[in-house]
Amino acid sequence: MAATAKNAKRTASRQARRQQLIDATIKCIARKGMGGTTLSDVAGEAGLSQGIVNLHFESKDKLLNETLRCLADEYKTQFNRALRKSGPAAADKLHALMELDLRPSICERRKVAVWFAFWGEVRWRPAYREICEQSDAYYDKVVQALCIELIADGAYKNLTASRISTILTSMTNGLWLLCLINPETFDRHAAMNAVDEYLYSIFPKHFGPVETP
Amino acid sequence: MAATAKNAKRTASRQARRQQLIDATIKCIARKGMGGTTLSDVAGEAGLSQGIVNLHFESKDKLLNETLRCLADEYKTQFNRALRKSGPAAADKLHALMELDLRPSICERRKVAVWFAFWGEVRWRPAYREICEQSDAYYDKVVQALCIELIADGAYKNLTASRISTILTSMTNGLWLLCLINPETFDRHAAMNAVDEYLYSIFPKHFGPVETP
DNA sequence: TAAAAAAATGAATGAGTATTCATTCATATT
DNA sequence: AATATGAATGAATACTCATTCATTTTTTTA
Repeated sequence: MAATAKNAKRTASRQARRQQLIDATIKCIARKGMGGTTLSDVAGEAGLSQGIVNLHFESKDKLLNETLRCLADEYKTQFNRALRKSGPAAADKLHALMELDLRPSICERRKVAVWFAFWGEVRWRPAYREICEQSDAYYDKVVQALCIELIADGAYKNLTASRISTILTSMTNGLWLLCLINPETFDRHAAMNAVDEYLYSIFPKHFGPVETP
Repeated sequence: MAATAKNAKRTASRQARRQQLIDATIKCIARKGMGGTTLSDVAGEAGLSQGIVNLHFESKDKLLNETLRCLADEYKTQFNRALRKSGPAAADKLHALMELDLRPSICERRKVAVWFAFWGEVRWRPAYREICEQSDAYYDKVVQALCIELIADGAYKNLTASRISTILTSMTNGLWLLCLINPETFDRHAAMNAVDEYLYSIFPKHFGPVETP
């Protein structure tokens, strides 16, 4: 019945309501920025009333913490799926991870902007830092392990897994900044080619050359 | 002429006051973040009164625009000095630029945090974007030119100057994020070694190997 | 030195915002 | 049907902060 459906929406489970508010928060930050997002905006975006955020999250700070945690979790899910769905070889997995970071669903100005909105505050919000640090540690561990495998397999000289991991992860974060600042000229494919050219130059036995422009 | 002298003196004093307020703004952002910086804070930091910012900058927005422009100019100055003071060879210059970005005076958590505070808002402040874009274009041009020279000189195959330039600048921006998020474990020297290892792996005729850890 | 102009002050203003809470309402239980 | 529960509401509260402006202080000009 129409009334039932409507009413069912009126009272949602605590978890569902929290997720709904987190989704609304992400949308608001994407639309108006961190500084421009108010609790009224969030409530309005969710189609709910004024006090709803404080009811479910106690404070704006805690809502933002949970929102960042949600973003980090979402990324981790995609990261693990990319690993799972790629070919079995270390080179396949490494390439899949790089490709993930430049995929439109991740490397899109609207989404990148939200990450930078949080990073812009990370210095003054220990909670943000802890969330990011923990995620980073995991990704670094995985990428390093893949590099170790490649270096051993190809008997490459003068390469250090931890350094390559640092470069790769820094690189993608930096590419996101380019996407944010040069939306007109930023080209996802060109960026992917740059990454591939790098992979070929350090792991020539595992990656192929990229066509020159 | 009297009129000329008068104007010169007046604008000079006005300039000095503006610079003083910009410096105070940077200090406040470094201490309290973008969201936590109020005009009272800025005035107080400068040792001046409430309304002073509006007197000299008309609005907070304009103060922040000028502050970012000042940061960008300062960096550009250091960039050009690094180029000038380095050895004459392209390899020297490229290395000097990379070294600059990881020098404590630039790559220090306090300072990096201020850059990220601005980048965090860049999506919703066209003025910020324009300032950053213009600077980036210049750096990219210089780095690309150096890469072109190195590639030609070393007759390197499968390398593209524009791609290497993209990777190098993305890399340093990404390394700054590491410095921001992992202040405990981030190690400037380790980062420099990672950069050097990269340079050696693509330009082996121009850069030497890095000692393995 | 006096008058005029400019710079600076800081109290007052008012728009905006996070948070609170008395009340309403939908649903489940008896 | 009556009652209990707790989710949701939205008006009220308390507070912050950018901006204004009448006034004071300092500097320049005549």
